[in-house]
Amino acid sequence: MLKEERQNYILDKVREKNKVKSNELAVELNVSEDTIRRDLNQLSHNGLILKVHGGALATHQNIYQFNESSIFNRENKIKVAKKAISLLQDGQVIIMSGGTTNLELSRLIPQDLKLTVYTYSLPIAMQLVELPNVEIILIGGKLHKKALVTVGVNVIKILSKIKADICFLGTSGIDVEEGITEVGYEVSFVKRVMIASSHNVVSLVTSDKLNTTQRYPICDLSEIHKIVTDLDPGDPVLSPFIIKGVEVL
Amino acid sequence: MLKEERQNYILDKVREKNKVKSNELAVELNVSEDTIRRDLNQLSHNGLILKVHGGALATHQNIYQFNESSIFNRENKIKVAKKAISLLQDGQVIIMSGGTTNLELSRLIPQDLKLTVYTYSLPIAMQLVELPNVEIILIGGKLHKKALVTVGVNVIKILSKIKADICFLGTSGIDVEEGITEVGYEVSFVKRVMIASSHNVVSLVTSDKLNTTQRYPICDLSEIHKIVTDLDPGDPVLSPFIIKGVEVL
DNA sequence: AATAATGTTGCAGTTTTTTGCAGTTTTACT
DNA sequence: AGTAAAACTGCAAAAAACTGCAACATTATT
Repeated sequence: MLKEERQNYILDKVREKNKVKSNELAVELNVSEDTIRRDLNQLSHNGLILKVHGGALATHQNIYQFNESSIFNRENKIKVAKKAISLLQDGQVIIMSGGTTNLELSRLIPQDLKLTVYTYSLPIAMQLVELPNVEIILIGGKLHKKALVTVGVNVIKILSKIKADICFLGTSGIDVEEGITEVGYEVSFVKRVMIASSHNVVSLVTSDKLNTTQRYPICDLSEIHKIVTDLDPGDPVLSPFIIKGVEVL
Repeated sequence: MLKEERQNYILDKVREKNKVKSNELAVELNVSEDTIRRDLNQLSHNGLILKVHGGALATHQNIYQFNESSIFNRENKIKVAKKAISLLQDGQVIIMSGGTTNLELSRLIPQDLKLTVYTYSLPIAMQLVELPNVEIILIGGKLHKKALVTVGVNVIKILSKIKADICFLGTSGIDVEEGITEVGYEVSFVKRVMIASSHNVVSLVTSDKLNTTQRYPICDLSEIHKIVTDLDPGDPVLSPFIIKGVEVL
């Protein structure tokens, strides 16, 4: 097995499970733990994973999945997207973050809806091109190759200047106490500005992310208006959020 | 067995298995490992595979393709692109306009070349993502759905602020008297700014566009430094351009 | 047809990369 | 604080890669 092959396997596993352990990988891949550690160090050095004692964690939730079949948890993301569509109305100005849930959302927007969408995600922009009545504003900047989103001060600058009706926030961690949290440092900045620029903040979140916390805080629960999940709004897991005053779809 | 035959075999195997090992190929093809290595290096240099220690992996290069077969005059565009590659050097800052010739060019950039590329074309940005050593600056703006390029004042503003080593200008009309002309109104503005921001202006043009004129003028022949065509530089069609002082590749 | 120019291949010698191991240090947890 | 797992360091062996070179094949040129 080639080194790169092994590292790709590790990346896949990190993407799917959000964490890996060195000792397990050593057995799975039939190499010594030292080799695994070296792999993890290299991947970590390239910013692809976050190395921790005993293994590694995912860094970017936003790795764009090229082949649809490999989108993690896709069915649930589609459920979320379908519900979110109902919030859209003709003439609105929308901000969409990156991530595969928002990608599914953009796939499901009806052909006749007239919208203006701001996004910094290339896959989402490409998807929206299919819609004749959507005006797409692509926010420019340095391109992050893994996530296929632009980053940097320019993104912040543009977002802070606009005023949107709705902001659809792909969410990597949400918790009743901690609020919304994010894996990536740069993305966390961008998301805070998105929130500040929008009348209505909608968190798109699959149920596996409920009550999880990531490294970088984005905002308190009180700053978001709606949560859209794949669960039934009456599900007991969601009641603490409802009590806090967030509308659940 | 011919070299090309052998390399095609390697490409087929990479496509099928997603990886190949040098030692295995040497046995299968009955040549020395050195020969296999040379093959892998050449294929890798053309961006067809990703060479790694011990063998090679498939590139996910065709993630985004403009229906390749539908590219008009593709063979000639590839010829142009191959010549243009020779102008690139490590460390340069490049501006690339849109268009399929520039798309072919971005497909052919070697994996090890270190560049900073400014572009306002989504397909080109997506293609460049495959190159680990290229920093991509995507210029944002309102997205033009047919051409998949961003347009508007913001594009002009950003381009006018930078200083590039080379500007690769996809060209829709070039004529000894009229200079370079363009079909689209908005794009013509952008291209004028691109030219002003670059030390070296290179016009990429397939032979069918030579001595044709479009609606919107962009610049005089004296403002461009090089023309890259699919023809032999000694071709009589090109001599009027050479007389005018433009270098022809 | 002869010859020159160019391209291809294998080999020997050297350098680089990868990997596992032993010994030591650091970290996490009770 | 004590303990066990994990991480780091340096080292050595094996595999792979690179370099220059010579032999051979192919193509172009006179």
